Amino acid sequence: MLSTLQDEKQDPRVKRTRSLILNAFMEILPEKGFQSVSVQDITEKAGINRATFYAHFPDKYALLDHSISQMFRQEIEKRMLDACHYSDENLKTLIVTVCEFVSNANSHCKPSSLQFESLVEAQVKNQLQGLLQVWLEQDDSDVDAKTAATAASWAIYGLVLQWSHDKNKKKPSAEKFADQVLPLIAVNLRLAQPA
Amino acid sequence: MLSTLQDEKQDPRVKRTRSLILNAFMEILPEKGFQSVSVQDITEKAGINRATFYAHFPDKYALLDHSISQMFRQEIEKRMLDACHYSDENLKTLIVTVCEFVSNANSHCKPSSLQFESLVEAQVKNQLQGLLQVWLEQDDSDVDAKTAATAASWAIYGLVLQWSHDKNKKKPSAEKFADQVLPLIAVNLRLAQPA
DNA sequence: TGTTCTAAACAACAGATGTTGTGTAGTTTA
DNA sequence: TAAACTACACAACATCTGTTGTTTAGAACA
Repeated sequence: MLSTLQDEKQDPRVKRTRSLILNAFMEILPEKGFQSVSVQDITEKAGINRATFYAHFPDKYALLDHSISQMFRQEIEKRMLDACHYSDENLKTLIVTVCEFVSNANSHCKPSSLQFESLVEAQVKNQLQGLLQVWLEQDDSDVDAKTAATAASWAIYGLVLQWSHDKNKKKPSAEKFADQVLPLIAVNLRLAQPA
Repeated sequence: MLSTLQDEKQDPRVKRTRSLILNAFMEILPEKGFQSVSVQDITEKAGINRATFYAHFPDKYALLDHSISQMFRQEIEKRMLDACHYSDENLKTLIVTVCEFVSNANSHCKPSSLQFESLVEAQVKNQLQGLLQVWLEQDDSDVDAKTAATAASWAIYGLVLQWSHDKNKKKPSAEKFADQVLPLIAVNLRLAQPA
C-alpha cells in the first residue's frame, strides 16, 4: 500500500515499524474517524509498543500530516502534474485532482473533524503553492510567482472546499466545476506584478 | 475588557463565570502560549473549578475560537467595515485590518503553534467571507457573490499570512502591501459569473 | 562468528482531559 | 419569604498522552 520513503539505506526495523504504523493508521481511520482514534488504537492495530510510536512521530497529528502529504503527492505524480508546465489544461487537471482528493478524504474519514480538515487543508495548499510557483517560474514571465501562487493556491482550496461541502442536488461534477472557476484562478496567476 | 455577548436575560452567574474564563485566558495566553496552556491553568487563573469550564466550553480550542471570533469582529466593527458598502477603499481597509490582526495575534501569543494559527485562520477567513459576500450582494451586480467572496477571502488570508511571515528587511508596511495586492483581490470580486 | 550499535518492548510514572454524582450556593419564581 | 430551579464546587474516576530507564532483540560491523 504505502511505499517506503527513504531510498537510502535505512535500518530495516525502522522501515518495518514505520510501515506498520502507517498501514494501521490508514486501516483504522475510516472506522473510527480521526478525532476518536488514539495513539493506543494505532499501535495496537500495528502490533507495536505505544512508546515506539513516539520514536517515529511526535503525535497522531504529525502522522496524519505525513500521510496526507504522501497521498496527495502520489495523486500529483500519478497525473504527472509535477513534470509538466503551466497551461490552462494542466491547471484544470490540478483543480480536478484537488476536488477528488478532498472528496475522498472527507468520505473515507467519517466523522470528519475540524482538525482533520485543517491538516488536509494545510498540506494540500502547501503542495499546490509549491507546484504553482514552479510552473510560474518556468514560464519566464514577469509575474511575481510567489504572490500569484499564494493567491491562487488559497483560492483554489477555498473554492474546492465550498464545492465539496455543497449539499445541493445540482452540484456540478469536478470537471464542470473546474471549468467554472478556471478563469478566476487563471487571472490571479497572471496579475501579480513584482513589487 | 471583553464585553458580554448575550444581551438577553442570562443568569448572572453564567455571565460572571464566562467572563472570568475569557479574561483569565487572555491574560495567560501571552505568558504561556496556546499550546502549553491547560484548562487547569485557565481555571486556576479564573478562580473557578475545572469541571465548571466544561459547562461553558468543550475544550480550550473552542475557547480560543470564540475569543478570536470576538476580537476580530471588534476590529471590523471598530472600523465600521460591517456597516459600509464595497469599494476599493473599504477593501483596502479590510486587508490592512487583517494584516494588523494577524500580526498582533502572532506577536502576543509566543510561541505560536500550528493549531493556534489554524484556528485564527479559520475564524478570520470565515468572517472575511461573510462580510465580502454581504458587500457583493448589496452591490446588485451579476457576479456570483458566494464564489467571489470565497476566492477573495481565501486569497486575502493566504497573502496576508505570507506577508506576516516575511522576514525580509524590506517587508512593506501593511498599507503598502494592501495597495500591492488590491488589484489581485479586486479582480476576483468581479470575475465570478453565476453558473 | 562475536561484538557493538541501535531499535523496540516493557513497565512505570506524572500530568492532563473529560466525565459523573453529590452537595452547596445563588437566582428566579410564586 | 420560602420553594424551586440552576450554576458551581468538589472529589473521584477512567482514559490518554508523553516521558523515562532498563531489558531484549535485531542489524551492522569487523
